[in-house]
Amino acid sequence: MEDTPKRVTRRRAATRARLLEAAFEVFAARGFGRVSIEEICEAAGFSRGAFYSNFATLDELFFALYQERADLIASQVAEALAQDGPGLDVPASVDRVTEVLLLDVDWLLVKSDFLVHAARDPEVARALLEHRARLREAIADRLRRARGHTELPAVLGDAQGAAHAVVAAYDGVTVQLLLDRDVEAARAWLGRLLTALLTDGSRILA
Amino acid sequence: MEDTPKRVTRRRAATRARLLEAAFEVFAARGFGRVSIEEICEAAGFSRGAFYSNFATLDELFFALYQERADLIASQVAEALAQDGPGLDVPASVDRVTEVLLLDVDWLLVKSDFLVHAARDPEVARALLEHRARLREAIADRLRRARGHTELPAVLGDAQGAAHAVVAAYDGVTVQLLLDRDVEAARAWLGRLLTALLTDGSRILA
DNA sequence: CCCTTCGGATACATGAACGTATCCGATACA
DNA sequence: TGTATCGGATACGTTCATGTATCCGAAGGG
Repeated sequence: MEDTPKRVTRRRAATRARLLEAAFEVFAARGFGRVSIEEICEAAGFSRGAFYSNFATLDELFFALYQERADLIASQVAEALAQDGPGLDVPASVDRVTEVLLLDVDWLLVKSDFLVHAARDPEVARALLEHRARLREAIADRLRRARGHTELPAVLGDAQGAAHAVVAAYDGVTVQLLLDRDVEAARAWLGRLLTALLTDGSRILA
Repeated sequence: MEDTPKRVTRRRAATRARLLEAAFEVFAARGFGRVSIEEICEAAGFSRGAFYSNFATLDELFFALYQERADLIASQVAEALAQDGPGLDVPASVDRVTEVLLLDVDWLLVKSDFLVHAARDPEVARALLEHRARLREAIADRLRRARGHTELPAVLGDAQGAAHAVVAAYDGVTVQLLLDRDVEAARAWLGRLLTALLTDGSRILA
């Protein structure tokens, strides 16, 4: 079905990368809905021919862009979680993860665009859901690893449930951050929310 | 600066309303970014002339639409919160509010579009922030009224802080709902999150 | 060193959306 | 009932993005 002509791959990979990078900037600045193909090509220093040689449609580029960055973030989170021992030091872990997740407002902007895009395209939604599931699983693993050292509130159920709550808190804080652009406040809030969720309210921060 | 010719107001109000209603449906179905003015007019059964007679731009219509619906929701939430006595019955309150907030997926879709729109337009962002502040204040009032009957976890600070957390939880659950479209699951999750946040984890659901 | 193949540029045709300017019917008021 | 004004429809010109078809230069193989 698909012929894979794998010659001359160097130049091609470079322009593809430049296109993706330029697309990220343009999407972040103007929003997916308002961006034209030409605009991206211009920002990347290419003509539209280059675009159509690498992508069939703007949606396809957007999808590729999201996957690239999302995988990057996911691995960074996993790394941040793996960084301390079996005992879960909640404040420290939260700080490190928060640092990764709320580092780049531009990424949050693009991610939100991708969300509303996915909300109307089942295929895209599936991909996003899978990605979120992977992230939740990483968090749940970490929480499970901490069992016995730290106990979770019962309301959330198992580690899987707690991970779900963590992601929800992250998403919730993101919304406010997109509006007020106050990264520090968002970090603080996410920290407070996560400690409230992951620890026994009566026991922490006496 | 502005002349306000207030004659013949009946027909005008009706077409404006029909335009807004049609816009809501079209926005929900296709997303703000993909919608043309003509599309809305078609759905409303009007020509573009009618649109330009009532709104200067699509952004203006979107803004009006959001305000209309958001005010409606806000009053419904306030009503749901006022419904029980001074003692805060967390599960019952949460159920009622949840019912209102997670009733209409279409509204959540439109709201998300508006969010990413606002995230890039400071003017719009201000309006949205004010609206969120009003909603938070209503919740905080309710929580304060319950002081002495139910105590809040200390991590979140005062009632204002707790209200902030409630909104964050709502936003977080919304994101997942937009992807999996499972309203019941979302309601259940929001309930669990809110009870986890608003009550002492060790004390509830023994 | 040629020459085949590939990648990106250029040129072109098409269609869609926009905003305006003008027209006609309807409505409110005398 | 007449009439002035208002609201929405129609018609028009223009801009802009898209996708394709073709061309040229450059990289890589023999």
